[in-house]
Amino acid sequence: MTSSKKPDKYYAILEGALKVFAENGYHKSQVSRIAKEAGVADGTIYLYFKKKEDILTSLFQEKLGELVVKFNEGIHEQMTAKESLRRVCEIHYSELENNVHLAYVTQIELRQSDLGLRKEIGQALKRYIAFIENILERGKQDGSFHPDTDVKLVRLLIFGAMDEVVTSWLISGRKYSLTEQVGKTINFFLKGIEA
Amino acid sequence: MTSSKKPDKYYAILEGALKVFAENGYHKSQVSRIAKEAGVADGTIYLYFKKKEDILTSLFQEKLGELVVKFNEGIHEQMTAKESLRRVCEIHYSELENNVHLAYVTQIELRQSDLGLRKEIGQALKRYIAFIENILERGKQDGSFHPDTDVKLVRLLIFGAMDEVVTSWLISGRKYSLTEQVGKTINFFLKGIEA
Amino acid sequence: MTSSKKPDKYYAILEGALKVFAENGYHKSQVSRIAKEAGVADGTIYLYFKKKEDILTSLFQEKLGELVVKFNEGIHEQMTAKESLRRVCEIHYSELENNVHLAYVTQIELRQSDLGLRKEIGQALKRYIAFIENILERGKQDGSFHPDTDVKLVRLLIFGAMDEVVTSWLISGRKYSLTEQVGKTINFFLKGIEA
Amino acid sequence: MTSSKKPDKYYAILEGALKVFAENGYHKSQVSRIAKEAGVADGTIYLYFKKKEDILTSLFQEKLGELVVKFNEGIHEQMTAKESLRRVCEIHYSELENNVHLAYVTQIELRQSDLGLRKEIGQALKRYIAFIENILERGKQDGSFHPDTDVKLVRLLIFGAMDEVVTSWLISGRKYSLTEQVGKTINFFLKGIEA
DNA sequence: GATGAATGAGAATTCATTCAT
DNA sequence: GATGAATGAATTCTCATTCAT
Repeated sequence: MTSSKKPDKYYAILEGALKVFAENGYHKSQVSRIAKEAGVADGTIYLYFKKKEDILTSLFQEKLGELVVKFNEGIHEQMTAKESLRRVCEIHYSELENNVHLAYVTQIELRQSDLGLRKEIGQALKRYIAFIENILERGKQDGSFHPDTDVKLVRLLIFGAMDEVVTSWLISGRKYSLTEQVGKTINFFLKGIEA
Repeated sequence: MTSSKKPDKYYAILEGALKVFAENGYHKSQVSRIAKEAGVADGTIYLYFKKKEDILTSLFQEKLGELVVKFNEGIHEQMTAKESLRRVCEIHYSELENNVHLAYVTQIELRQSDLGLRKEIGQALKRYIAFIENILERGKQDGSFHPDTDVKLVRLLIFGAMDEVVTSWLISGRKYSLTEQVGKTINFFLKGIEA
Repeated sequence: MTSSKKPDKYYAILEGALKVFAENGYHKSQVSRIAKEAGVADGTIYLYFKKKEDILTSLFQEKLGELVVKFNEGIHEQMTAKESLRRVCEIHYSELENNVHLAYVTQIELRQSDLGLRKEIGQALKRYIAFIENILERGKQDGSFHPDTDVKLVRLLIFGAMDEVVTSWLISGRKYSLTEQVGKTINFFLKGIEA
Repeated sequence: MTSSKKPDKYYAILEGALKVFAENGYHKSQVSRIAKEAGVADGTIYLYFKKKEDILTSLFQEKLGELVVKFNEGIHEQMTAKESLRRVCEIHYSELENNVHLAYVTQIELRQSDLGLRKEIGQALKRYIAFIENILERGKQDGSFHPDTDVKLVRLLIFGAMDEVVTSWLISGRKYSLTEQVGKTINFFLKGIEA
């Protein structure tokens, strides 16, 4: 399923980087540390990536690509918009809960310093974003969501909300179950807090 | 109002740092650059801050402190919970819209790599967080919010949602008005998207 | 004429190196760049040369060897010493004028940093040097040159003088004809500047 | 006499560099080695020079500047052109004979790889060159040199000739006296080799 | 308190060379 | 012989921090 044309070492390096970045953060991760983790020589990294930063962006592209694949597999057009949204939240929470390294990197590094890098990563998020917008649009059409829902804004609100929940869970030291938050999260999205 | 006992240079350095961090991000900002911006010698910085990181955390503490002051000034117990929530969102959006440097730093750098730093910054956010939780609690008591609202979770959802809206606005290049998003944002929080 | 027993690739590599060295200088020329220019794999180079430095020294040996062949072809014992000297200068200037890559490499790289390398290259120059000394000696014998001419010193003076003219012509961007300088050069050698 | 406004460390670094470059050649000289030789920290070098290359070019500028000062001190307008030329050669040979490090660096490194660097260094030579041209011009005026002497070409021939003598003396291991070559060198310049 | 010159640890990246195929 | 992917030693330069003045 994954773009499997790349050589093994490419992926080995990305996996090494995922681990090292998660443990230390991008800036405190040395390339040589990643190389060791990947079981290759330092120089080998530069056969596959132009510069250190490229490792990070490639990592996001690959991993977010995999996430979109999961969404595609788990959500079908036959589902109602509400049900689809719940699945999105379920997959979002469970994937990150089951892949803590990825969670660290996306939550912490995705928010990394330079805006330039951030914009590039934003590109990788686009398909995810389109996915949510798609569901919202679908809900508006079939009447299950308010007709005056601002799709773009609500997509941000939903994404940001889930995002913060994951980050908070991480910072807390993952003391509770993330997937157990799905119900209340979706409830809030659907019903709001008004009594 | 703010802990105004600190000497002028302390604030001059923080203001310099705010500007420099906003322009380059924390990691790409040199201490000497901040010193120049603040009009002091490099070494002087170390009379007021133990290390570079301290500048960042102090900056958050000061700035978030100022934000809480604004909340305190703009929100009163007599207001309904709903109205209070709207004011929180208004202040949050307008303060950041009017202080772009601060917006950059909070949105981008608040998400700093190392978790250690992040936790420390989290402390500075606590009073803000308590503020929102307080409102939610108040709403539950007076019946305007669902009695089964999970205060802690919803506070995260709300905070994360607003946060993402601000970040998106920044990344977009601030092409639209942030404060104009208040209405729809609050509507979503209160009513959800269910028709 | 040339030691023509070497396989084609040997010469292909030398020609590639000549071009690459001329363009970038020895130190800034990568072996892989030479390989590409020669149309062989990086590793192949090491089948013909022990190390990068060997490419440079072999290049000099081959090219200076070719130059000596030209001298042998163009200068005959029947010529007077003066005429022979003029031919040396003619060949020296015209060969380098017609082979700019070679000119760059000899003028610039012949003056390579490490003395060790330089000495080795000096070996390759020996036959050229002997050629000039031979002419000077001949001139002394037949009375056309001062009997107290210090052959070794004058050979250096002549060689250095021509060398500097070529280098200067190169550095100037080859804006004028080098061969047109032959007359005045030889005049100076023969008559000096004294009125 | 030297541009004495630069701080001591600037000169200390240049002296260190002179020694290290002479011993190893530019490319094989590490910045840290120069720093140690100069008695400063590695980083200090970068307070005075932008990059490693700048050390080399500055070195030439300073040293050639000093040489020109010596010329100015040793040669006066009252001297005949011939006498002046002899003094140039004397100073050239004796200065380099007495400053072997400088000799190595000028003879070997002056001829360094990239043409760009070489051109820059050429600038530093300009005053020296002008000096020789000046003498030749003077000789033409007062009739002691041929009226049809091509000043620019002859200047190159003279400079190149002396240069080669020095280089050869260096490569030979300085087995003989350089200054003793002055007489024959000047003789050749003035009278040529024609009997 | 204030300065800013000096420090030196630290890290990304390059590239000559090797060697399994 | 030929390949070119892999290696890893080597080196410049940056910049947070110190400290003598």
